Amino acid sequence: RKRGSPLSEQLMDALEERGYRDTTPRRTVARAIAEKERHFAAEELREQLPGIGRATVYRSLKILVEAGALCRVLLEDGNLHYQLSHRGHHHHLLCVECGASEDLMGCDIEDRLESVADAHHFEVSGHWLEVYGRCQTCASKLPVST
Amino acid sequence: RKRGSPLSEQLMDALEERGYRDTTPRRTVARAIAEKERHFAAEELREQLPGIGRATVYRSLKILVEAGALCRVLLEDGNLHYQLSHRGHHHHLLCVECGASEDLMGCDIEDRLESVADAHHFEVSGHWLEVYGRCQTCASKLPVST
DNA sequence: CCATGTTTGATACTATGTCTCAAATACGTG
DNA sequence: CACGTATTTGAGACATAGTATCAAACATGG
Repeated sequence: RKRGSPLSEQLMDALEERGYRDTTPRRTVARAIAEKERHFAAEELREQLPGIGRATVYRSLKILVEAGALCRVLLEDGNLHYQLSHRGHHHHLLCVECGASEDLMGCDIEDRLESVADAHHFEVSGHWLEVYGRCQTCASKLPVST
Repeated sequence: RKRGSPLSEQLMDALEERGYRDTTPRRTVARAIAEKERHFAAEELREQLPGIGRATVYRSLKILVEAGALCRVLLEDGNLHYQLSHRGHHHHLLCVECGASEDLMGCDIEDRLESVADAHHFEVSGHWLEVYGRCQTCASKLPVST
């Protein structure tokens, strides 16, 4: 069976851990995702894999997200993209200029949320947070742009 | 010209402030939105207005969001809904049981974000935050469910 | 290498938008 | 009020993002 990069193997492992079978289409999808250096749209991925059925691509994305190997990223324009996940709960600092994304972990935002929600007698079960702006690289390129 | 509720007049005012014309289709859309007590899907609104063209409904939603009279709400399942906005920057506490939504304002989450992002040398320009859970009412109905 | 349960992919359908363009309409001005 | 113009509408086509169905193909364990 054709092997992929360590990264794509990782994706396959995440699926097998969950009882999903090791199939050729899923390997192809995993390999394509492993090569992505940025978050990507579902349709963009599908276009790169003409040999794979639409449903299979979307299904693979779905189960990879469920397995925690991929995460969904909400762009500022409202579009949903996908991105390799470094596991665990985290948020993204999304650069609106170059599309890079840094992970935000181990911050105390969740605690803050809890206490604010408490004041509303609201029982928090989850949240979604995305932060938009410019990464260090882009910020230094155009120091004081509009 | 047919008048609407104070709320729908408010929506129309928001549009006129921005130079949009006062048209019958837009009034119809505004009136339908004003009657909503919960966040709603775009298609749900369109179905209630068979006399109005698809494009007009979506266009109206878009300009109302731009005008700040409506806000977009990301549900936990990934669906995007719309909701009357009480203006100004705020976040939502979304009850996953009854669909109610409370506004979260004047909290210091943004400050926190700034300082965490600073540590990453990231220049924050915006963010999106939704909080999911159970509102006071639902929490008291089913104290320790699941 | 067989049986079985999973997976695939074609196709259709829903939701959410966007774009185009001719026809309709609002609104300022005379 | 009536007119001219610029905006708006709505039909329809198109794009993205999914989901559902179901027969055929396939992976895996025995």
